[in-house]
Amino acid sequence: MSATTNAENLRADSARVRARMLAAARERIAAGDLDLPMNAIAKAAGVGVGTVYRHFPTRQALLESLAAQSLENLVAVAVAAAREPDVGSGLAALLRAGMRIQLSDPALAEVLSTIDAAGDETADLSRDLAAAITTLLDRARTEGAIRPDLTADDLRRLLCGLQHAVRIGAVDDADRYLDILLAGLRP
Amino acid sequence: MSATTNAENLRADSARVRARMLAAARERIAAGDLDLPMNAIAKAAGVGVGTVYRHFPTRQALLESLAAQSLENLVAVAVAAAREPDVGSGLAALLRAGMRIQLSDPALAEVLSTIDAAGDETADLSRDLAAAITTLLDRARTEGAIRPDLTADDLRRLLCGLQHAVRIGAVDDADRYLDILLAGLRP
DNA sequence: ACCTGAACACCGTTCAAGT
DNA sequence: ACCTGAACACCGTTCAAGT
Repeated sequence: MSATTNAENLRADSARVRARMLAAARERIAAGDLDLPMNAIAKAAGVGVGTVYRHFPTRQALLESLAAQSLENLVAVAVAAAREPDVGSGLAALLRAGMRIQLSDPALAEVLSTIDAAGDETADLSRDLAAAITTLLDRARTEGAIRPDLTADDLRRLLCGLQHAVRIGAVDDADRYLDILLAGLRP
Repeated sequence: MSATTNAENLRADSARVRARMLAAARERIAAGDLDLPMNAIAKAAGVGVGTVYRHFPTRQALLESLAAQSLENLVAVAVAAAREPDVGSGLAALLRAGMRIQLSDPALAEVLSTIDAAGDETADLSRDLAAAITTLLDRARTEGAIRPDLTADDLRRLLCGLQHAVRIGAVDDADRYLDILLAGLRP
């Protein structure tokens, strides 16, 4: 077999191993544990602990990989919201989706709250998210639909905060709390 | 010396040791670390690790002891706010103080967010806090100053959430965010 | 009674040795 | 090149032995 084939095999194997580690981490998170012990993940994925470190040099890197899909979903929602003809509906839809996705993926909730410490790929997505939100807020500001001083970063942080308020109690208060935030954002 | 004197000496010594452990824990928190490793606290306080466990059976118990003073301050503010003639001023003062005290004491921020898991003393203070807030909200509701469905627990959680929103970014956004929440609470 | 700290289990992290 | 897992440091927690 050629060198190329070998490299591809290695990459395929590496991808499989990576998927196994992420699955093991997700299992722990689903069980309510955001601890992500590297040794335990290695054992559950059937690899040496050094392999976990090779793929995910830090706990933050692992978290970001776990949250990547959810973050992409959120970016897509924000882009769509920025294009929504009714800017008020767009803003409401964005906040609702941001809450829903964070509640369904605790890794995203943590990544979204610590986005300043993000690696390259997460930082890229974060920029896309901020750009879409800025577009939406600019439109809303022009229409007089929101406080003039509100930035994309404000909206992200307030959404993270609201998620925290929901999470420390009953999840079915989410809609009421979103309503309170939306009302508070008006000028 | 009498048995009473001995008991008093023991108590005085115990209190001194307790204070030393709390001071050691506070030093770590002040250094930005909410980890509170029991072994490290024992070493810093010059006691055996078993003594730390005797005084604080769980990390939660230690956190609550660290936050007790701050929580008492918050309760006092809430009681005063409930008596404030201008109910709007009372509500604003309570939220501002809740934010300020949480920001100055990360242990309180965590205890306030996990108040359901509280021990007896913290639970007592929590009840006092809830009672004072309920009094304030009842008055505000009668005057039509707030949404009718808002409970004391909602206010606590929203305040915890807002603290989180502030903490993950610049602290000087606190006043703007409080303004947004206050606006959102109106009917 | 209260305190000490050794002891055990476990996790983070590195790195020499294997393939 | 990539992976393994032993090794070391550290933390949580218990409990037999001391005072």
